[in-house]
Amino acid sequence: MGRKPCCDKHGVKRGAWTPEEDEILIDYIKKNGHGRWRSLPKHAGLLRCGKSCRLRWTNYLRPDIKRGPFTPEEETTIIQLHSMLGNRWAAIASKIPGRTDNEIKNFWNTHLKKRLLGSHQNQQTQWCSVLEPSNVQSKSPSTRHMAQWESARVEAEARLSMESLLLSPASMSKNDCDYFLRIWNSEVGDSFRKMNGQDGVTCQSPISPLSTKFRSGSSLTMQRGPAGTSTSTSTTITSKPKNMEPKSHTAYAQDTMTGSDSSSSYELGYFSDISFRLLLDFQGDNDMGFLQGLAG
DNA sequence: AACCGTGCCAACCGCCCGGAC
DNA sequence: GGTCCGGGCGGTTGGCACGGT
Repeated sequence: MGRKPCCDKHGVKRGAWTPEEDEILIDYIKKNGHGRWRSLPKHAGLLRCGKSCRLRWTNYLRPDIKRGPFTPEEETTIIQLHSMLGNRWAAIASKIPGRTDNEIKNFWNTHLKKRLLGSHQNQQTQWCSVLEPSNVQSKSPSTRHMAQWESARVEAEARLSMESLLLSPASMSKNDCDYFLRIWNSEVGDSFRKMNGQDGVTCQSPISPLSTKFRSGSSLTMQRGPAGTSTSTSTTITSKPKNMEPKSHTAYAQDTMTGSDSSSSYELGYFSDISFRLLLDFQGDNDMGFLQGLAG
C-alpha cells in the first residue's frame, strides 16, 4: 500500500534551485502569500514539488532569515534548549529568531555534537563510576548520597511510568503523579540539597535522561531558586512520544548506564557537563511556558 | 595537477498529525 | 469512524568546497 507521494515525481524538477526559480517563488508569495503549497508550483509556474517550494521558502528565501555564522549566544541557547527538548529542531528554532530548524539541525550535527561528545566521554566515565555499587560504599558521604538520590529518583520515575500505563490520562492530574517533584520538595530532597551545599560539592548528576526521553508526551517545568542554586523539576508524563516503542523507565536507565541506546544523538547533551551546566544556567526570557505547549 | 578524504549544508524523503468532509 | 489532504517534522543524502598528500 503505502502513502501516496506528496507530488508526482515525473516532470518535477529536483536538486538545487536556480536564482530564476527563487525569483519566481518570491514574486508569487509576495503577491499571493503562501499556503496551499501543493498547488502553488502550478500557479506560480514552477516545475517543483509543493513540498520543495515550502522548504525552499522556509529554509532559505523567507525575508526574516538570518544568514551567517551562529553567535556564541545562539550556540549557548541551542545547547540549553537541546538539553531540554532533544532533537526537536522546530521547537528549538522557534526560540531563536531568524534561524531555521534545518540550519540548527545542521549546526548541531556538524559542530556542537562533536564538541559535546568530547566532554561526554569524560563525564560518562565519571558518572558511571559514581553509580557503580561497589563504589557507592567507598565514596564520600555526599557522593554516596548522590547515588542514593539518583537511585531513588530512577525508582520513582519507574513507578510513575508504571502508573501512567494504568491510569487514564484524564484521571491523572499534575499533582497526583508528580512524585519526583514531591520527593524533591520533601525533607529527603532538602537533605540532599543541604548535603551538597555543606560539602561544597557541585552536583554533577546529569539531568534525568529518563524524564526527557518522554519529552514528546510530558510537560516539564523548571523553577530556579532565589540564588540560582536550587532547581526544581516537575515532570508529568501523559503519553508515549511519537515514534517510540513502549519501553520502561528502568529499561532506559539500563540503556543510559550501559550506553546501549542507539538514539544517542541528543543524549550526549544530558551527560555533558557543559550542557548540564548551561541547562542549569538557562534563564531564557524566564518564560518556560513554551515547554508546556510542546508537550502536545 | 590529480586524487582523496572530510566537512558542510541545501534539499529530499518518509512519517506523522490535525482538520475538513 | 474513516478517508483525504495540507502541512510540519526529523533523519538522511548528495553535491560542492576545501585542505592535505
